[in-house]
Amino acid sequence: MPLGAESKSSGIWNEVVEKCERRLVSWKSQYLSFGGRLTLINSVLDSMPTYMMSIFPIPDGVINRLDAIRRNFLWEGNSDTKKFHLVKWDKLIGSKQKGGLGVRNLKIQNQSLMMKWLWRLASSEHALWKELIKQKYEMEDHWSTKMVTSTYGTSIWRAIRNFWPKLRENCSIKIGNGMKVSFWEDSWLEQGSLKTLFPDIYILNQQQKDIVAEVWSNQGWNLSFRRPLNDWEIQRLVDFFGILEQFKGTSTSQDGLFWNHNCNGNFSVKEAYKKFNSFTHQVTGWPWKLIWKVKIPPKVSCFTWLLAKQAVLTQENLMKRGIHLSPRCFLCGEEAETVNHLFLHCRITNILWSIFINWKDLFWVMPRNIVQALKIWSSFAYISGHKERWKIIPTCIWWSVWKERNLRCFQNKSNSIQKMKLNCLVLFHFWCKQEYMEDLESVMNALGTL
DNA sequence: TCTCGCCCCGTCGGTAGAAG
DNA sequence: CTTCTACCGACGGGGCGAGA
Repeated sequence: MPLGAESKSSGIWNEVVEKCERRLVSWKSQYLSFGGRLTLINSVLDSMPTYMMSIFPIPDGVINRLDAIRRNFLWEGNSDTKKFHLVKWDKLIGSKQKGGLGVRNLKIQNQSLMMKWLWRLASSEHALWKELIKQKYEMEDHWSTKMVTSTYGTSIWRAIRNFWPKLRENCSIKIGNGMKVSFWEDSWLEQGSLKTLFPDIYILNQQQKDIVAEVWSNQGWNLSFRRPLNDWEIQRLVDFFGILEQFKGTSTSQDGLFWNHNCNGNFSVKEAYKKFNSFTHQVTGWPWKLIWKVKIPPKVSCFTWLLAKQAVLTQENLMKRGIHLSPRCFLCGEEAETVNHLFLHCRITNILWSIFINWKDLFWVMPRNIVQALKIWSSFAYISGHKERWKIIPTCIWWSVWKERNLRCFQNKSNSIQKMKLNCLVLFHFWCKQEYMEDLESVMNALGTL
């Protein structure tokens, strides 16, 4: 690790970038599905810069380079030619729950990793590196060093220290024995520091520098004032003690920082990442479980995700991108091929839907779009004997429709409607058998369990 | 060790262009 | 149309050398 190097220069990151590129070369030599590539990106590529990112602030330029590598690999795979990038990169970043693909946001990851040092500084005892940092930069309070102002030397700690306000916002102070916490200045109650809440009383108090342990005794608070309080100040004092009532008393454990965003109060990089990444594209009602938690192959999950984003390359989407082929739907040949038509409203597709709808005598009105279709379909799961199997039906229909459509589009062949129905059922049977390791001898057996 | 000021490099916003 | 990339010019943070 190049500790002495200029941490701002992008040169020290070249090695990381090249490592990623080398890794890609071997992956590119084999055929991988979109889902496979996504898995590789999420599990391997994302973690390659972690080591460097845990110390150095990653320059935006490097993030851009790494993003470009990941982006191109995801969408273009092993092909040499350019391909469509169907969804904007920003929208892939972010958890699957919120409509992304779970690709890591390197900037946020970097922040979270660097905050870990601040957390350790505040909560660890007697670590050698902590003593070193304490000596060099001096502590501002019990929790962090002073701001780094000097301009000479490397700026590693400066960069880390810059995140302190952000970390502090998301932490509270948990009083143990009260030895570290300043009564007036630290904000150890929910509302903030007492000094800012009650400046008038602060001025009158004689223990302005005292720690909590000095002001508190088992009998209660020992506060002494410079002069007797006036009548009009009494009400303020009542409020003041009202707020202090939250305090449950001291204990024998050490005072510590408490991370606000999980139950045990321990900071973790993962939790921090989750917290700080949450602002990106809040999507309410995104049916992520119906896309990612159903028992289907990952590549099909990805396909369903694309469908739900309305981003699959149908004729309509091709036209939007300036490529004009036949605008007609390949299945029925009647209407324009939009995502919603091809997968929901086309009369050929409807034949596939009705296999399952008729099987259960379902009263079904085709929803307007994919997301609604997923949701409404799963709301009927209760009528099925096997809820998990029920939920894979829409994706099963869509996947077989898409395969048929591509057969007609690219190979100029077509299957009869009977054959399509059969293919769809066989696929359904196959997925059931794959995922549940059950003996399902025939397609009819699989259907029978619904 | 510290301050000052210059200047380099990286970032940002805007724009144009390419590509599937 | 959508996304990505390259380019330009403005700008400012901070690295670094000079000087104390």
